[in-house]
Amino acid sequence: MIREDGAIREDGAIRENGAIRENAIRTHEAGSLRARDAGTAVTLAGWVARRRDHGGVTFIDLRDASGVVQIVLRESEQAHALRNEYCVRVTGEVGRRPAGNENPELPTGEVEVVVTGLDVLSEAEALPLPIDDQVEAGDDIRLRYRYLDLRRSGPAKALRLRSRANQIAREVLHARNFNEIETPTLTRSTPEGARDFLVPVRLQPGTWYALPQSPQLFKQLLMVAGMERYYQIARCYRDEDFRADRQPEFTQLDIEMSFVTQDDVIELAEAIVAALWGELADAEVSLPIPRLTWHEAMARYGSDKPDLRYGVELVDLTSYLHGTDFRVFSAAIMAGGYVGAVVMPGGAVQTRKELDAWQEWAKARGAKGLAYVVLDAETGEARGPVAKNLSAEHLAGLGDTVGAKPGDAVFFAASQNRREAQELLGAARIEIAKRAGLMDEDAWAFCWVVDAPMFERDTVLPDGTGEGWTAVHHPFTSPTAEWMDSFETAPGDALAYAYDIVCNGNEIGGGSIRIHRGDLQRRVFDLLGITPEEAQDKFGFLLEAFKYGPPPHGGIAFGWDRVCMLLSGADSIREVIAFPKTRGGLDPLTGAPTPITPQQRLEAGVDAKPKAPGESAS
RNA sequence: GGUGUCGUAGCUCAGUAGGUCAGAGCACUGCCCUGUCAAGGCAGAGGCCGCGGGUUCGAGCCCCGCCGGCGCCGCCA
Repeated sequence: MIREDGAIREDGAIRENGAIRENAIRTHEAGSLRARDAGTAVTLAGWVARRRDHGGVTFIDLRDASGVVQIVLRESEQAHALRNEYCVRVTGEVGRRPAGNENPELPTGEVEVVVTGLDVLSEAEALPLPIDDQVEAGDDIRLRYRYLDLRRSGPAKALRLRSRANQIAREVLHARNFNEIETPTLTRSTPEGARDFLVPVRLQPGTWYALPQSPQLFKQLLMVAGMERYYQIARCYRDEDFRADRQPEFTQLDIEMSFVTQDDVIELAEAIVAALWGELADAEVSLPIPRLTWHEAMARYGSDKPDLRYGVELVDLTSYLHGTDFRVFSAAIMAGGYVGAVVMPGGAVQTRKELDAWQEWAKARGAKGLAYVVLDAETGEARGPVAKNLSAEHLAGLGDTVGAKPGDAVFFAASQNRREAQELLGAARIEIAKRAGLMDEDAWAFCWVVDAPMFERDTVLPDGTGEGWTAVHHPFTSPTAEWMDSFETAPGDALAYAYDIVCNGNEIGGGSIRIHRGDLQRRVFDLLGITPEEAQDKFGFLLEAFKYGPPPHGGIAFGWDRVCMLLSGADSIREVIAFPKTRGGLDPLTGAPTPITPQQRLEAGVDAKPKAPGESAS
């Protein structure tokens, strides 16, 4: 159990019978001391968190991993020489503080240690960043001196929480007979669709390892191997641009099971989520977590990872506005597209400038604009540039149809590409919630998004069509039972046994039931335009494995950094990574990445030409 | 690749529409101080105002380019 004060942990120097190990550096942890310890002789070790030097008496806040305790030095020459973050060892006696001097802010506030001996274990230079929970330093300086940043209680707490999260997940999984199995990080490209990080291979000049984007193929091989229940806290690598919730190397809680259906995987995932949030967020997750289909999520929220902490659902107006003269809408409707709306409660009070800002906001997202109508707070009359383009009939029923009241604003999106318009409204929905303050910051809203499409167009033309198809999840994802025999007839409509778990608008995990039959896999490859030769070249080893009695299997992977970020209340996964990288892919601490020497370049074989396939590799 | 925003002392920041504008708090150095808890007081040191160019009589402030941090779009489950 994580505690604010970390008080209940026993120091390693103390044996079970209470005896102190000989030569121990310390006898107690600073944050563990309480009134009951008054009169006890203790030796502590830690850092000078703060000093208050009154001349004849000096107070030091001594900090170790367990917390802080006040130590008192009287008539001490040494005391005046102490500086922040000196590492010290003190011997003394725990005493109750004089009446009236207790500090109720501190768990150790009833006591103090009156020092009889002080050793400076090591000194500290003037600090490049203050070890102070009140002062928030810039990201670059924090990362450059991450080891000092982590001395602060907030950042330290985030890493300790992550450690406990790992432990909780392992407890749930081991209770269910899962095996923790490691897989290679020097391997070949996996079919996740991102760019690979590549590693030159000295022993085979001109050839390269790829760092895994996930252990996907290996975990499926482990199912063929009969392990049946696998998990791993796995480092994954994807060479794409950074975000607040994306780093080039990140961690998944990766899980795969044999002889299971989608419901089995979901049940397990829910058990893990409930255990994590129950302990670390003090939140009871009511199970089962609600499910909505991918199409439902898009229709109601304009997102495949909807934030359900607030309403503000989209309304499909395609049929309501059928026959409109307004070109922007009619063009979309005639082309078989979509017109929809989302309501901003109280949005009518926005100034012209604020409403114009929405246009800029929409353009920044690649849209042409964001049509709107405001309903007068007094009369309910529809106003705004779009209003005069709509018929009196359409305007009259608009409020009721979209669920808007006088004083609200209604935003519209229209496109012949349904998904594009829905996504614009979905983004507007999030922005509305932010600007209107509709988000309950303390709420946890989970949902599953199931029945995802199997395929999407690889190149999307303005009308939503395209040339070929690409797998939405990955090419080993099974179609649902209904589409098993027919996905080729309407690839754009085919659904997959693919599921994502979403928390407050963050995708925290996703998985699928895999294809385990060679014939079905062949048909999927055919549709994706992957020739037998290509398949053999890229994942021949998997297909070969599937010749030998592969079990039905499926799994899920949690974005572990995101899970820990949410649990710790952070707004970036950097907060739950010990040594994260900056947006530019640099590590300000080590200075990585660095150029290599000509010698390294030569040895690594970076410029070597690979041997032709026929030649011997050795 | 696109875009927004930030960059002033070791740290956090203030510097009003170009004209005593090189400033504050903390940290640092020295001194004083026996009950503080973000201790207090006195004194001091510390800055190519991110870099380069331009406009101007004059630029921390305006313009252009570059570099770096962060956010977003693209990309990426």
